Amino acid sequence: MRLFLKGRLRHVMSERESALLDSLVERVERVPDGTCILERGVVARQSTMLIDGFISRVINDSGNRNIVGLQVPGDFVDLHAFALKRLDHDIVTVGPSLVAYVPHAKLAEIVAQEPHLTRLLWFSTLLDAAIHREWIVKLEQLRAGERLAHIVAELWHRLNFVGLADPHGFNMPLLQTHLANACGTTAVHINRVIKSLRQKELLELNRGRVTIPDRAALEAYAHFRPDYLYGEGSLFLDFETDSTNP
Amino acid sequence: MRLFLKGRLRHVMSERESALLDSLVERVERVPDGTCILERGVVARQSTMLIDGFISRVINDSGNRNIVGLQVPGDFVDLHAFALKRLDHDIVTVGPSLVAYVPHAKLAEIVAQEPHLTRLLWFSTLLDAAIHREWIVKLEQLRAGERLAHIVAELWHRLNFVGLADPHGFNMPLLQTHLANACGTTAVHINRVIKSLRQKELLELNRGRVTIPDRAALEAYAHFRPDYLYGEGSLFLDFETDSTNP
DNA sequence: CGTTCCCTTGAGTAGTTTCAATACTTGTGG
DNA sequence: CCACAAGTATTGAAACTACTCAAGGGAACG
Repeated sequence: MRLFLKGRLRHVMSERESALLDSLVERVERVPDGTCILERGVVARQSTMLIDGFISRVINDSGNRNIVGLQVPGDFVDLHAFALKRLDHDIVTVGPSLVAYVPHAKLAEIVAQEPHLTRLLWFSTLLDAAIHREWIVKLEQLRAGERLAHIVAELWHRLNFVGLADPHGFNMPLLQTHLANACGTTAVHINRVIKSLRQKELLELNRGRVTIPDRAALEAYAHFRPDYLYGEGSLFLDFETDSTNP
Repeated sequence: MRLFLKGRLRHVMSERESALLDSLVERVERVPDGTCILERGVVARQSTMLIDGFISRVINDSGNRNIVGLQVPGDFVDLHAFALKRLDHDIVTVGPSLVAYVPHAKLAEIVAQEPHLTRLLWFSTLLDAAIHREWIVKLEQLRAGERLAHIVAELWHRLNFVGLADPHGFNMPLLQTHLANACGTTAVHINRVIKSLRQKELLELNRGRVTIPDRAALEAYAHFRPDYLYGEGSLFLDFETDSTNP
């Protein structure tokens, strides 16, 4: 789990805690594209850490497939399921992926015996909630082109935390259909929007590769501010200075 | 805190735990309409339980005021701030409200000594995340009228959990501006939408009162399914049957 | 009894969807 | 190796939804 919270609160995790986390993994598995790892409403007995690949959070509603979140390597994807037990959404791979499973029984021991680590785990689930909120802002306020740019900007930063982005882009298995589902538009319209962003030289998108000629320009266009990702920025917390830190 | 998780997991809280929660409250305060209780980026040393009134989660971006969540009595509004320390959004009252404050130092003791209660608190923050996800679906998929109907349906259910809804509506201090900000449209457009819903006899909205002539019809129109609120439904968890329950 | 805030309506414009049709890619079997 | 099928990407035109700008009406409060 070397990528977990990397670039966020990783520095406040002791070597012992880090090793403890690693020891929770019961099984590592390679899963093909489009696999539903955990289905809405099914009681979960384990949670999933994404090691390699992409995962989408999907809510199906009257035939429509809505993507309500995306996860990148290092994300403890369905840790939520430890507290919720049944998820409200499906966890689906995008592209072939590598995942590790952690049994809930072991997490329960952590909660009982490791308050500091528990709080880090809690933090990581709330990080997802903060990202949800920014998606809400994005959907409430931005037009399709800006939404797409926002998602790309967000993914770049999250991949950069875990060392998987390069200065001019990143690899990404999402199809135009996925992007449309995540932006709340149709595949036809997202296609026109991609064309327009390409012409504006903000974005290039093909064959699993995103190219960003000028990241500052893209982020300005998307009204993107990275604070909500809780990396180094105005919301970053130096845990040591927190008096209530258990 | 008698309303906390009522209708959700309240039944798995022991009398002792319930009393323990009550003992955490340091101060109860009456706050006027539009008060910012906790501001984005400010280090929080306490969290807020909403006892009476409404609270909105607000993210300001380039002059626009986006409502990314609404809270009703019984909600442990900014419990998130215990783990996140600095919130990514503002916590703002809508209408005069009554709130109770819980110091984080006391919460840290709970996390260190009460694994079961800790998990309930964690659960309650993830409930907010589940609501965020449904808002994302709503914004991705529905048109303005359906979005508004969806918010009203959600509020009815959440108020009903804590005994504040009646069969044909509920009291609500939100103005048309607030509803527009929560639906991602303009105040002008939300006004037309309200008019249209009124004509369809799905909704009546005036002077702090929402009237719902036919709730089933409203929910059908909004494509509303209440499961994600984790009341009694397909996602409801009977905690006793959970083997990892600490 | 006027000011202020909130609600309501109209007309023109911009953004998005829908339906329909056409290309490009990739993988598979002959 | 080519032919074909299936999935993905692209483009056009018409209809619809929502936004903007602008102006007027109503209720509440001092």
